Amino acid sequence: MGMFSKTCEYALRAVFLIAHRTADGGRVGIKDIAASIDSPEYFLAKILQDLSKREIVQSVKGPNGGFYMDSKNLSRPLADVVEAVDGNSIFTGCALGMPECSSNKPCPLHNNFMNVRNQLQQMLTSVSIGQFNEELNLGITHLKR
Amino acid sequence: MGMFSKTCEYALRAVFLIAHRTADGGRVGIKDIAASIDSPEYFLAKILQDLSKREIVQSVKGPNGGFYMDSKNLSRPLADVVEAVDGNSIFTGCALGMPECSSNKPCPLHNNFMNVRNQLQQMLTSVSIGQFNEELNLGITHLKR
DNA sequence: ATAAATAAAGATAAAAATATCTTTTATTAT
DNA sequence: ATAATAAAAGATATTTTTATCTTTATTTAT
Ligand code: FES
Ligand code: FES
Repeated sequence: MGMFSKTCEYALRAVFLIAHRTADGGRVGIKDIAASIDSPEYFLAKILQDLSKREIVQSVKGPNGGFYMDSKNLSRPLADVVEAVDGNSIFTGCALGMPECSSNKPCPLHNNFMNVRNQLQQMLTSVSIGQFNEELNLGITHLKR
Repeated sequence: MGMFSKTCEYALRAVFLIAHRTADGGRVGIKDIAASIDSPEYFLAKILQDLSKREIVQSVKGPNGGFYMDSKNLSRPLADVVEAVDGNSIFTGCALGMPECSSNKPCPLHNNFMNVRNQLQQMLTSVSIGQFNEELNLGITHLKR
């Protein structure tokens, strides 16, 4: 596995796709999303169900329904998606999995790790979900092989 | 979960502990290690079995046997442990889990993520397993709550 | 009102990660 | 040689993650 869980990877890709596809006010359905990001449809449905409850994305049922994001959603930091799915242990947890990370009782890697962990958090909080739309429009960046 | 798998977290803690405890040429047994780093004994045994095969740690059976590390082991970069356990996807994989990470067909997060990923790799390759012994000796750093 | 479309919810399954127990092999001390 | 010790290897179990299928509820269009 990489830095994030598979669930979180799909969530991030889906969120980028929805942001990209519904910036004009439209909706995008689960089948379409799954195909566009190469993810298992039913599994992704569960993930989006959850993101919808957590108000990271929005949805409407019925004909012409689907998922979308309003401008408030688009301006959220990407860190919100990661935290919603994987929790905050990646931002606050000990590198060696000790019950908590604190400089009171640091593990050997504490100082070195804090740098990396903080840079990850800084990066994810400083970018918004929506800011990648333009490059997606231009075909510079991609969400599937 | 944090940045590494649970297996990897235990591996890292165990490796630090073995390095610390056997710098004088002794051995340390699995029960002792497990107790010292707060890990499930049998599970850790499997992990160390594997690290032993991969020559990250060394071991001898029988009375006064146990695990240890020679000076060559001690000078290995910590990245070797992570890679042995979790593979190299954390160093080379796409943030969004696309089949490969490449600047030819980058995902939206590629540039931002590369920074973080490279800093993690840089950090883990620039520190050696053994270099944390002194602080462990001094009781400045810890391997269990 | 009715039918069609679509996400939500619920139930189940498969795979992978984590954990435990038992048996075997190698080493050491006597 | 024998017995004791400790890791290696093998087998099994549990939990979590990932994945799929079915049913229900909501919305829209007719
Ligand atoms: S205590 Fe381990 S990273 Fe802070
Ligand atoms: S392609 Fe996604 S991080 Fe490089």
